Amino acid sequence: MTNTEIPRKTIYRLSIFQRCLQRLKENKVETVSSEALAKAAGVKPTQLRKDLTHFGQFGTRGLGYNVSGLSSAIAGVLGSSRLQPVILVGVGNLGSALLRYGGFQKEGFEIVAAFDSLPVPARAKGLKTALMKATDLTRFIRRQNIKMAILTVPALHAQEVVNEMVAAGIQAILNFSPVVLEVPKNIIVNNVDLAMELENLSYFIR
Amino acid sequence: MTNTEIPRKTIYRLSIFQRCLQRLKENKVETVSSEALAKAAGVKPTQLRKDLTHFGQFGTRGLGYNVSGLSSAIAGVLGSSRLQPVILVGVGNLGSALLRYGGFQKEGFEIVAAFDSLPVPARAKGLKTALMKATDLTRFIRRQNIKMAILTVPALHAQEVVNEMVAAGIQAILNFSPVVLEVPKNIIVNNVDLAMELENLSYFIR
DNA sequence: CTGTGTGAAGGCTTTCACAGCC
DNA sequence: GGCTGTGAAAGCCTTCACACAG
Repeated sequence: MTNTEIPRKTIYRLSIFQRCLQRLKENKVETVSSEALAKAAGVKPTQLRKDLTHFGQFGTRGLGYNVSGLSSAIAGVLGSSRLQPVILVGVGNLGSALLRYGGFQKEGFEIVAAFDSLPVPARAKGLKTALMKATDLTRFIRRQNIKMAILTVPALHAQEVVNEMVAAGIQAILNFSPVVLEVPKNIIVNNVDLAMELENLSYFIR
Repeated sequence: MTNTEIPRKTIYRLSIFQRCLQRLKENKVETVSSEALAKAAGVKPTQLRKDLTHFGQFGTRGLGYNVSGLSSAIAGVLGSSRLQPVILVGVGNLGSALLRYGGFQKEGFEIVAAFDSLPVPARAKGLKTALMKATDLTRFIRRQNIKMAILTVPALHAQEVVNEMVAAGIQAILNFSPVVLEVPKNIIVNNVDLAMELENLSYFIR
Protein backbone atom coordinates (compact mmCIF):
# COMPACT_ATOMS: atom_id res chain seq x y z
CA MET A 1 0.00 0.00 0.00
CA THR A 2 1.55 3.19 1.24
CA ASN A 3 5.13 2.64 0.29
CA THR A 4 6.83 5.38 2.25
CA GLU A 5 6.72 5.40 6.00
CA ILE A 6 4.14 7.83 7.33
CA PRO A 7 5.66 10.64 9.42
CA ARG A 8 4.92 10.53 13.10
CA LYS A 9 3.95 14.17 13.02
CA THR A 10 1.23 13.35 10.55
CA ILE A 11 -0.21 10.79 12.95
CA TYR A 12 -0.19 13.33 15.76
CA ARG A 13 -2.03 15.80 13.60
CA LEU A 14 -4.57 13.18 12.61
CA SER A 15 -5.51 12.94 16.28
CA ILE A 16 -5.96 16.70 16.40
CA PHE A 17 -8.11 16.71 13.28
CA GLN A 18 -10.20 13.96 14.77
CA ARG A 19 -10.84 16.07 17.86
CA CYS A 20 -11.91 19.03 15.80
CA LEU A 21 -14.17 16.89 13.64
CA GLN A 22 -15.82 15.51 16.75
CA ARG A 23 -16.64 18.99 17.88
CA LEU A 24 -18.03 19.88 14.46
CA LYS A 25 -20.16 16.77 14.52
CA GLU A 26 -21.61 17.75 17.88
CA ASN A 27 -22.51 21.10 16.37
CA LYS A 28 -24.28 19.35 13.51
CA VAL A 29 -21.89 20.72 10.90
CA GLU A 30 -21.96 18.42 7.89
CA THR A 31 -19.28 19.83 5.63
CA VAL A 32 -16.00 21.53 6.30
CA SER A 33 -13.29 23.00 4.09
CA SER A 34 -9.63 22.27 4.58
CA GLU A 35 -9.22 25.93 5.41
CA ALA A 36 -11.74 25.89 8.25
CA LEU A 37 -10.64 22.57 9.69
CA ALA A 38 -6.97 23.50 9.48
CA LYS A 39 -7.65 26.75 11.26
CA ALA A 40 -9.42 24.91 14.06
CA ALA A 41 -6.49 22.53 14.33
CA GLY A 42 -3.92 25.29 14.26
CA VAL A 43 -2.19 24.26 11.03
CA LYS A 44 -2.04 25.42 7.42
CA PRO A 45 -4.70 24.12 5.01
CA THR A 46 -2.11 22.66 2.65
CA GLN A 47 -0.63 20.66 5.45
CA LEU A 48 -3.95 19.14 6.33
CA ARG A 49 -4.48 18.16 2.72
CA LYS A 50 -0.95 16.75 2.39
CA ASP A 51 -1.43 14.74 5.55
CA LEU A 52 -4.60 13.20 4.20
CA THR A 53 -3.06 12.21 0.87
CA HIS A 54 -0.95 9.69 2.76
CA PHE A 55 -4.10 7.66 3.23
CA GLY A 56 -6.27 8.44 0.24
CA GLN A 57 -8.73 11.01 -1.04
CA PHE A 58 -11.53 12.05 1.23
CA GLY A 59 -12.78 15.41 -0.02
CA THR A 60 -15.02 16.73 -2.75
CA ARG A 61 -13.49 19.43 -4.90
CA GLY A 62 -15.32 22.68 -4.78
CA LEU A 63 -17.11 21.60 -1.64
CA GLY A 64 -14.85 20.35 1.12
CA TYR A 65 -14.96 17.32 3.39
CA ASN A 66 -17.95 15.51 4.74
CA VAL A 67 -17.44 15.79 8.48
CA SER A 68 -18.59 12.35 9.54
CA GLY A 69 -17.08 10.74 6.47
CA LEU A 70 -13.65 12.17 7.13
CA SER A 71 -14.01 11.41 10.79
CA SER A 72 -14.59 7.73 10.23
CA ALA A 73 -11.83 7.62 7.64
CA ILE A 74 -9.37 8.96 10.19
CA ALA A 75 -10.78 6.62 12.81
CA GLY A 76 -10.05 3.80 10.42
CA VAL A 77 -6.44 4.84 10.16
CA LEU A 78 -5.95 5.62 13.83
CA GLY A 79 -8.58 3.52 15.40
CA SER A 80 -7.74 0.08 14.20
CA SER A 81 -5.61 -0.37 17.25
CA ARG A 82 -7.58 1.86 19.55
CA LEU A 83 -9.06 -0.49 22.06
CA GLN A 84 -5.76 -1.50 23.56
CA PRO A 85 -5.76 -2.35 27.24
CA VAL A 86 -3.07 -0.42 29.10
CA ILE A 87 -1.27 -0.99 32.38
CA LEU A 88 0.23 1.65 34.63
CA VAL A 89 3.43 0.98 36.55
CA GLY A 90 4.44 3.13 39.50
CA VAL A 91 1.57 4.27 41.74
CA GLY A 92 3.27 7.27 43.33
CA ASN A 93 2.05 10.84 43.20
CA LEU A 94 1.91 11.09 39.46
CA GLY A 95 0.81 7.52 38.90
CA SER A 96 -2.17 7.63 41.24
CA ALA A 97 -3.02 11.00 39.76
CA LEU A 98 -3.22 9.60 36.27
CA LEU A 99 -5.36 6.73 37.50
CA ARG A 100 -7.87 9.24 38.85
CA TYR A 101 -7.70 11.27 35.67
CA GLY A 102 -10.53 10.24 33.38
CA GLY A 103 -9.03 11.53 30.14
CA PHE A 104 -7.84 8.14 28.91
CA GLN A 105 -11.10 6.27 29.13
CA LYS A 106 -12.83 9.03 27.25
CA GLU A 107 -10.57 8.44 24.28
CA GLY A 108 -11.02 4.72 24.26
CA PHE A 109 -8.21 3.47 26.44
CA GLU A 110 -8.69 1.55 29.64
CA ILE A 111 -6.11 1.15 32.34
CA VAL A 112 -6.75 -2.45 33.29
CA ALA A 113 -4.30 -2.69 36.18
CA ALA A 114 -1.78 -0.68 38.16
CA PHE A 115 1.46 -2.00 39.66
CA ASP A 116 3.74 -0.85 42.41
CA SER A 117 6.65 -2.41 44.24
CA LEU A 118 4.94 -1.50 47.48
CA PRO A 119 1.21 -1.17 46.86
CA VAL A 120 -0.29 1.25 49.34
CA PRO A 121 -4.02 0.65 49.45
CA ALA A 122 -4.62 4.21 50.61
CA ARG A 123 -3.23 5.48 47.33
CA ALA A 124 -5.71 3.45 45.38
CA LYS A 125 -8.61 4.49 47.57
CA GLY A 126 -11.70 5.11 45.56
CA LEU A 127 -10.20 3.72 42.39
CA LYS A 128 -11.74 0.93 40.42
CA THR A 129 -8.45 -0.06 38.83
CA ALA A 130 -6.90 -3.16 40.38
CA LEU A 131 -3.73 -2.42 42.32
CA MET A 132 -1.16 -5.20 42.10
CA LYS A 133 2.32 -6.03 43.30
CA ALA A 134 5.29 -5.47 41.01
CA THR A 135 6.14 -9.15 41.30
CA ASP A 136 2.99 -9.93 39.31
CA LEU A 137 3.97 -7.63 36.46
CA THR A 138 5.57 -10.10 34.07
CA ARG A 139 2.93 -12.74 34.53
CA PHE A 140 0.09 -10.28 34.04
CA ILE A 141 1.56 -8.86 30.83
CA ARG A 142 2.02 -12.37 29.45
CA ARG A 143 -1.36 -13.73 30.52
CA GLN A 144 -3.41 -10.75 29.36
CA ASN A 145 -1.21 -10.11 26.33
CA ILE A 146 -0.78 -6.44 27.24
CA LYS A 147 1.10 -4.32 24.71
CA MET A 148 1.00 -0.82 26.16
CA ALA A 149 2.26 0.59 29.45
CA ILE A 150 2.32 3.94 31.22
CA LEU A 151 5.49 4.30 33.23
CA THR A 152 5.45 6.55 36.30
CA VAL A 153 8.15 5.06 38.51
CA PRO A 154 11.04 7.09 39.99
CA ALA A 155 13.83 7.78 37.52
CA LEU A 156 16.18 5.44 39.32
CA HIS A 157 14.08 2.34 38.67
CA ALA A 158 12.72 3.23 35.24
CA GLN A 159 15.23 1.32 33.14
CA GLU A 160 15.01 -1.91 35.09
CA VAL A 161 11.22 -1.88 35.01
CA VAL A 162 11.35 -1.25 31.29
CA ASN A 163 13.68 -4.18 30.77
CA GLU A 164 11.28 -6.45 32.60
CA MET A 165 8.26 -5.18 30.71
CA VAL A 166 9.95 -5.50 27.34
CA ALA A 167 11.04 -9.04 28.15
CA ALA A 168 7.43 -9.81 29.03
CA GLY A 169 6.14 -8.52 25.72
CA ILE A 170 5.29 -4.82 26.10
CA GLN A 171 5.62 -3.02 22.78
CA ALA A 172 4.83 0.62 23.53
CA ILE A 173 5.62 2.76 26.56
CA LEU A 174 4.40 6.17 27.61
CA ASN A 175 7.25 7.29 29.83
CA PHE A 176 6.91 10.01 32.45
CA SER A 177 10.29 9.41 34.12
CA PRO A 178 12.91 12.01 33.30
CA VAL A 179 15.24 9.39 31.87
CA VAL A 180 16.29 8.38 28.37
CA LEU A 181 15.17 4.77 28.15
CA GLU A 182 17.14 2.20 26.22
CA VAL A 183 14.92 -0.20 24.34
CA PRO A 184 15.17 -2.49 21.34
CA LYS A 185 14.38 -0.77 18.04
CA ASN A 186 11.02 -2.45 17.64
CA ILE A 187 9.76 -1.02 20.93
CA ILE A 188 8.27 2.46 20.79
CA VAL A 189 8.61 4.99 23.59
CA ASN A 190 6.90 8.36 23.87
CA ASN A 191 8.32 10.62 26.53
CA VAL A 192 6.35 13.16 28.52
CA ASP A 193 8.62 15.20 30.71
CA LEU A 194 6.75 17.87 32.61
CA ALA A 195 9.77 19.62 34.08
CA MET A 196 11.31 19.80 30.64
CA GLU A 197 8.22 21.41 29.20
CA LEU A 198 8.35 24.11 31.84
CA GLU A 199 12.06 24.62 31.32
CA ASN A 200 11.43 24.96 27.63
CA LEU A 201 8.67 27.51 28.16
CA SER A 202 10.78 29.57 30.48
CA TYR A 203 13.53 29.78 27.90
CA PHE A 204 11.24 31.46 25.42
CA ILE A 205 10.06 34.13 27.83
CA ARG A 206 11.99 37.32 27.53
CA MET B 1 25.14 37.58 18.42
CA THR B 2 23.37 34.51 17.20
CA ASN B 3 21.55 35.87 14.22
CA THR B 4 19.36 32.92 13.37
CA GLU B 5 16.61 31.82 15.70
CA ILE B 6 17.60 28.80 17.75
CA PRO B 7 15.47 25.73 16.98
CA ARG B 8 13.09 24.67 19.68
CA LYS B 9 14.28 21.11 19.36
CA THR B 10 17.76 22.25 20.29
CA ILE B 11 16.43 23.79 23.48
CA TYR B 12 14.62 20.57 24.36
CA ARG B 13 17.82 18.60 23.86
CA LEU B 14 19.75 21.05 26.00
CA SER B 15 17.49 20.05 28.89
CA ILE B 16 18.24 16.41 28.23
CA PHE B 17 21.96 17.02 28.10
CA GLN B 18 21.72 18.90 31.35
CA ARG B 19 20.04 15.92 33.00
CA CYS B 20 22.76 13.57 31.80
CA LEU B 21 25.49 15.92 32.93
CA GLN B 22 23.92 16.10 36.36
CA ARG B 23 24.08 12.36 36.64
CA LEU B 24 27.71 12.33 35.52
CA LYS B 25 28.52 14.96 38.09
CA GLU B 26 26.97 12.86 40.84
CA ASN B 27 29.20 10.01 39.73
CA LYS B 28 32.24 12.25 39.96
CA VAL B 29 32.96 12.05 36.26
CA GLU B 30 34.98 15.11 35.25
CA THR B 31 35.27 14.80 31.50
CA VAL B 32 32.95 13.44 28.85
CA SER B 33 33.19 13.07 25.08
CA SER B 34 30.41 14.12 22.75
CA GLU B 35 30.08 10.47 21.85
CA ALA B 36 29.47 9.33 25.43
CA LEU B 37 27.17 12.20 26.34
CA ALA B 38 25.21 11.86 23.13
CA LYS B 39 24.73 8.17 23.73
CA ALA B 40 23.40 8.84 27.21
CA ALA B 41 21.02 11.42 25.79
CA GLY B 42 19.90 9.18 22.97
CA VAL B 43 21.15 11.33 20.09
CA LYS B 44 24.00 11.32 17.59
CA PRO B 45 27.32 12.91 18.65
CA THR B 46 27.31 15.33 15.74
CA GLN B 47 23.94 16.60 16.75
CA LEU B 48 25.09 17.33 20.26
CA ARG B 49 28.06 19.25 18.90
CA LYS B 50 25.90 21.15 16.39
CA ASP B 51 23.46 22.05 19.14
CA LEU B 52 26.23 23.50 21.25
CA THR B 53 27.69 25.61 18.43
CA HIS B 54 24.54 27.72 18.60
CA PHE B 55 25.84 29.08 21.87
CA GLY B 56 29.62 28.94 21.64
CA GLN B 57 32.51 26.55 22.05
CA PHE B 58 32.65 24.52 25.23
CA GLY B 59 34.90 21.54 24.51
CA THR B 60 38.57 20.80 24.34
CA ARG B 61 39.70 19.10 21.15
CA GLY B 62 41.21 15.72 21.68
CA LEU B 63 39.75 15.57 25.15
CA GLY B 64 36.05 16.25 25.36
CA TYR B 65 33.92 18.42 27.60
CA ASN B 66 34.48 19.34 31.19
CA VAL B 67 31.33 18.04 32.85
CA SER B 68 30.70 20.83 35.32
CA GLY B 69 31.89 23.46 32.87
CA LEU B 70 29.47 22.37 30.19
CA SER B 71 26.76 21.97 32.77
CA SER B 72 27.00 25.55 33.94
CA ALA B 73 27.26 26.78 30.38
CA ILE B 74 23.97 25.09 29.54
CA ALA B 75 22.48 26.34 32.78
CA GLY B 76 23.45 29.81 31.65
CA VAL B 77 21.55 29.40 28.42
CA LEU B 78 18.54 27.66 29.89
CA GLY B 79 18.68 28.86 33.41
CA SER B 80 18.63 32.58 33.08
CA SER B 81 14.89 32.47 33.43
CA ARG B 82 14.75 29.38 35.57
CA LEU B 83 13.40 30.62 38.83
CA GLN B 84 10.03 31.55 37.41
CA PRO B 85 7.08 31.32 39.73
CA VAL B 86 4.25 29.35 38.17
CA ILE B 87 0.52 29.19 38.81
CA LEU B 88 -1.77 26.27 38.18
CA VAL B 89 -5.33 26.80 37.00
CA GLY B 90 -7.93 24.05 37.29
CA VAL B 91 -7.71 21.94 40.45
CA GLY B 92 -9.56 18.88 39.19
CA ASN B 93 -8.20 15.37 39.06
CA LEU B 94 -5.20 16.16 36.96
CA GLY B 95 -4.59 19.56 38.48
CA SER B 96 -4.52 18.38 42.10
CA ALA B 97 -2.38 15.49 40.96
CA LEU B 98 0.23 17.78 39.50
CA LEU B 99 0.21 19.85 42.67
CA ARG B 100 1.09 16.76 44.63
CA TYR B 101 3.72 15.75 42.12
CA GLY B 102 7.10 16.98 43.26
CA GLY B 103 8.85 16.89 39.91
CA PHE B 104 8.60 20.61 39.25
CA GLN B 105 10.21 21.86 42.42
CA LYS B 106 13.13 19.56 41.85
CA GLU B 107 13.90 21.30 38.57
CA GLY B 108 13.65 24.77 40.00
CA PHE B 109 10.04 25.70 39.46
CA GLU B 110 7.61 26.53 42.20
CA ILE B 111 3.87 26.50 41.89
CA VAL B 112 3.03 29.55 43.97
CA ALA B 113 -0.75 29.31 43.79
CA ALA B 114 -3.56 27.19 42.40
CA PHE B 115 -6.91 28.46 41.14
CA ASP B 116 -10.30 26.91 40.63
CA SER B 117 -13.75 28.24 39.86
CA LEU B 118 -15.05 26.23 42.79
CA PRO B 119 -12.20 25.59 45.20
CA VAL B 120 -12.83 22.36 47.07
CA PRO B 121 -10.69 22.39 50.19
CA ALA B 122 -10.71 18.59 50.30
CA ARG B 123 -8.88 18.51 47.00
CA ALA B 124 -6.09 20.62 48.37
CA LYS B 125 -5.83 18.61 51.55
CA GLY B 126 -2.24 18.16 52.59
CA LEU B 127 -0.97 20.62 50.03
CA LYS B 128 1.12 23.60 50.88
CA THR B 129 0.16 25.47 47.73
CA ALA B 130 -2.43 28.16 48.33
CA LEU B 131 -5.80 27.36 46.79
CA MET B 132 -7.61 30.43 45.47
CA LYS B 133 -10.82 31.36 43.73
CA ALA B 134 -10.83 31.90 39.97
CA THR B 135 -12.10 35.42 40.54
CA ASP B 136 -8.72 36.29 42.05
CA LEU B 137 -6.81 35.07 39.02
CA THR B 138 -6.31 38.31 37.13
CA ARG B 139 -5.40 40.31 40.18
CA PHE B 140 -2.90 37.73 41.38
CA ILE B 141 -1.15 37.50 38.01
CA ARG B 142 -0.87 41.29 37.86
CA ARG B 143 0.23 41.80 41.46
CA GLN B 144 2.82 39.01 41.52
CA ASN B 145 3.86 39.59 37.93
CA ILE B 146 3.41 35.91 37.06
CA LYS B 147 4.49 34.88 33.57
CA MET B 148 3.93 31.13 33.46
CA ALA B 149 0.81 29.03 33.97
CA ILE B 150 -0.11 25.37 33.98
CA LEU B 151 -3.60 24.88 32.57
CA THR B 152 -5.62 21.87 33.72
CA VAL B 153 -9.20 23.03 33.32
CA PRO B 154 -11.85 21.10 31.36
CA ALA B 155 -11.59 21.53 27.59
CA LEU B 156 -14.77 23.57 27.50
CA HIS B 157 -13.39 26.38 29.63
CA ALA B 158 -9.79 26.35 28.45
CA GLN B 159 -10.01 29.11 25.88
CA GLU B 160 -11.84 31.59 28.09
CA VAL B 161 -9.41 31.05 30.94
CA VAL B 162 -6.53 31.55 28.55
CA ASN B 163 -8.00 34.79 27.30
CA GLU B 164 -8.22 36.08 30.84
CA MET B 165 -4.71 35.00 31.72
CA VAL B 166 -3.21 36.51 28.59
CA ALA B 167 -5.01 39.77 29.23
CA ALA B 168 -3.56 39.75 32.74
CA GLY B 169 -0.01 39.28 31.47
CA ILE B 170 0.73 35.56 31.29
CA GLN B 171 3.34 34.84 28.62
CA ALA B 172 3.76 31.07 28.61
CA ILE B 173 1.24 28.28 29.11
CA LEU B 174 1.67 24.58 29.67
CA ASN B 175 -1.67 23.29 28.42
CA PHE B 176 -3.08 19.91 29.39
CA SER B 177 -6.54 20.47 27.91
CA PRO B 178 -7.18 18.62 24.68
CA VAL B 179 -7.89 21.85 22.83
CA VAL B 180 -6.00 23.95 20.33
CA LEU B 181 -5.65 27.28 22.09
CA GLU B 182 -5.75 30.54 20.22
CA VAL B 183 -3.26 33.05 21.53
CA PRO B 184 -1.43 36.12 20.28
CA LYS B 185 1.84 35.33 18.51
CA ASN B 186 4.00 36.55 21.36
CA ILE B 187 2.46 34.07 23.79
CA ILE B 188 3.98 30.60 23.85
CA VAL B 189 1.97 27.45 24.47
CA ASN B 190 3.30 23.93 24.99
CA ASN B 191 0.68 21.22 24.75
CA VAL B 192 0.74 17.98 26.69
CA ASP B 193 -2.07 15.73 25.57
CA LEU B 194 -1.98 12.40 27.31
CA ALA B 195 -4.74 10.74 25.33
CA MET B 196 -3.03 11.78 22.12
CA GLU B 197 0.23 10.24 23.23
CA LEU B 198 -1.52 6.93 23.85
CA GLU B 199 -3.36 7.13 20.56
CA ASN B 200 -0.07 7.77 18.84
CA LEU B 201 1.61 4.82 20.53
CA SER B 202 -1.21 2.49 19.64
CA TYR B 203 -0.94 3.42 15.99
CA PHE B 204 2.64 2.25 15.83
CA ILE B 205 1.92 -1.15 17.35
CA ARG B 206 1.38 -3.82 14.75
C1' DC C 1 46.25 10.14 17.48
C1' DT C 2 41.93 11.75 19.74
C1' DG C 3 37.94 14.25 19.63
C1' DT C 4 35.84 19.01 18.77
C1' DG C 5 33.91 22.55 15.55
C1' DT C 6 31.80 23.40 11.18
C1' DG C 7 30.78 24.11 6.06
C1' DA C 8 28.54 21.23 2.86
C1' DA C 9 25.48 17.47 1.64
C1' DG C 10 21.55 14.96 2.45
C1' DG C 11 16.91 14.04 4.01
C1' DC C 12 12.60 15.26 5.75
C1' DT C 13 8.58 18.50 6.28
C1' DT C 14 6.22 22.32 5.01
C1' DT C 15 4.62 25.50 1.70
C1' DC C 16 3.65 27.02 -2.92
C1' DA C 17 1.39 27.01 -7.23
C1' DC C 18 -1.60 25.27 -10.06
C1' DA C 19 -4.08 21.46 -12.48
C1' DG C 20 -8.34 19.12 -12.09
C1' DC C 21 -13.01 18.23 -10.53
C1' DC C 22 -17.54 19.77 -8.67
C1' DG D 1 -16.15 30.19 -8.98
C1' DG D 2 -14.67 27.29 -5.17
C1' DC D 3 -11.87 23.95 -3.14
C1' DT D 4 -9.27 19.60 -3.29
C1' DG D 5 -5.15 16.89 -4.67
C1' DT D 6 -0.35 17.01 -5.79
C1' DG D 7 4.28 17.66 -8.15
C1' DA D 8 7.79 20.98 -7.43
C1' DA D 9 10.22 24.42 -4.56
C1' DA D 10 11.63 26.06 -0.30
C1' DG D 11 12.95 25.67 4.29
C1' DC D 12 14.59 23.30 8.20
C1' DC D 13 17.10 19.84 10.68
C1' DT D 14 20.30 16.12 10.73
C1' DT D 15 24.35 13.82 9.23
C1' DC D 16 28.72 13.62 6.90
C1' DA D 17 33.44 14.62 6.15
C1' DC D 18 37.22 16.72 7.35
C1' DA D 19 40.02 20.68 9.05
C1' DC D 20 42.07 21.80 13.18
C1' DA D 21 43.50 21.98 18.09
C1' DG D 22 45.46 19.54 22.10
